[in-house]
Amino acid sequence: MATPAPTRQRRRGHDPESVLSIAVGVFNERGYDGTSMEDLARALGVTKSAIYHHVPGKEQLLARALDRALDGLFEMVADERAASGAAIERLERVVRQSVRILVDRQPYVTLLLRVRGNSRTERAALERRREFDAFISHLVGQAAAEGGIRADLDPALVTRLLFGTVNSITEWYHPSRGASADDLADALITMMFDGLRSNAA
Amino acid sequence: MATPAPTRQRRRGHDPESVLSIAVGVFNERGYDGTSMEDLARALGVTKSAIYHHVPGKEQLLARALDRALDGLFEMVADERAASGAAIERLERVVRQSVRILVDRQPYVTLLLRVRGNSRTERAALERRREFDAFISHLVGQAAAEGGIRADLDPALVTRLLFGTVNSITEWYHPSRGASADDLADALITMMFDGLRSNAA
DNA sequence: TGGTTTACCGAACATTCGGTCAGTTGACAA
DNA sequence: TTGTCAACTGACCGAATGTTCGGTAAACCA
Repeated sequence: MATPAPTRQRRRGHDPESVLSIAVGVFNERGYDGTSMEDLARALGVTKSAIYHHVPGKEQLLARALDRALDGLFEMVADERAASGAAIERLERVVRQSVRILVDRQPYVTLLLRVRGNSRTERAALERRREFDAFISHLVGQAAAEGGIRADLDPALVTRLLFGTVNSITEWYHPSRGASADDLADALITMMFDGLRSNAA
Repeated sequence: MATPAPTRQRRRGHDPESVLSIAVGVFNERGYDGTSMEDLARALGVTKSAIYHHVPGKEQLLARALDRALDGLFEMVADERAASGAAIERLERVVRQSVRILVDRQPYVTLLLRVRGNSRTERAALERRREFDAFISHLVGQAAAEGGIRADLDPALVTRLLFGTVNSITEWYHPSRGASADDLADALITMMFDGLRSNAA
C-alpha cells in the first residue's frame, strides 16, 4: 500500500460532476430558464457563490449537459454509418440504440429536447440536433425507397412520428421503476413497426 | 343603417384577444420563463406598460392560454363518455379527435405540454391534464381487456407511447404548410394501429 | 364644442437575477 | 506544529425582472 487509492474520500463536498448532475435534475424539474442559481444552491446544500468554485456559470452547466446528450447520439451515428443491410433493419437498430441512449442519459437528453434556442449555447445544440435528424430522415427515406415501409405513408411524416414517440419517453420514464431499456425498446418497436392492433380482432 | 356594425374598426390597437394570441406565440418560441414582458411588448409593437391595459399580468396570460387547450380536450371527453361501441374503435376516434384539437389549438396545446408546475397556475393545469390522461388510460385498458390490443403489449405503455406520439406533433406541425388535420390523423392511426412496416417485405 | 373613453407612454418601483470577491474553515502533508 | 489548499461563506454589484401610476393624445358621443 505504497499509494492509497487515488480516489479516496476527498473531504466531503462537491466537484464539477456532482454539481452538473444535480443541476441537470433541477433544470428538468423547473425548466432551465425557470431555475435560478439560488435554486441550484439550495439543491446542492451550499450557497450560490460556492457553485462558482466548481463551474464557470449557469450557461456552461447547460452546455456541458447538452454535449453529453449529443455526444451519445453522434457516437451511434458514427457506428451506424458504417453498417450495411436492409435500411428497414438498420432503422430498427437505430431506434433501439436511440432508446438505449435516451434511457442511459435520460436527464441530459430530456434537457436537450426542451432547448428553444434562446442563447448561442442553445442554438449550437439545436444545430447539432438538426444534423442528427437529417441522418434519421435519410435512413427512413432509404427504407421507404427499398419498399420496407408501407407505401401509403409519407417518409417525412414517419420520421417525425417515429422519433416523436422515441423522444416522448423522456416525459415519463424513470429508470428505477418500470421496464429496462431493452424491454422498452422491444415494445416500442413492436408497436411502431407492426402496430398495436390485435390481429385476432 | 340606424346602427353601424357593432364590431367596427375600433380605432386601431390591441384587445385582450390579440394580446393573448401574440403572447402565446412568443411563449412558444422562447418558453414561458424565457419570455420577459419586454419581449411581449416588442412583439406587440407597444411598451411594456400598455400590456397591463389589456390583461392583468403575465401569469394570467398563461392561465387563459392553458384553459383554451384544456377546455378543448375536456369537451371531447364529455362527448366521448356517452359513446358506445368497441373500446378499440372509441380509442381510434379519441386519437383522431385529439389530433384535431391539437391542430386547431396548436399554440395553446403546445404551451400546455411544456408546463412544469412552477406556479399555482401551472400546477392547476397539470392537475387537469392528469385527469385527461386518466380517461385515456382507462380507455386503453378497456381496449386491452376486450382483446383489441396485442396481448404482448402493456396497456400502460401503449397509453404513454400513443399519446407521446400524438403530443409530439406540436413540436413540428405548422398549419399553413403540410397535411390537414384529417390526413395527419389518418397517417398517425395507420402507423400506430397497424404499423409502419410494409407487408410486402 | 365639450366631455368621456380607450389606448397608450415614460418614469419609477421593489425584487430577483447571474455573477464577483475578500475572507474563513478544516482536512491533510510535512 | 505549521503551512497549504480546496471548499465554502457572506456581503455585495449592476442589470433585468414584473408591475404600478400619473399623465396624454386621439377617437368617439352628445
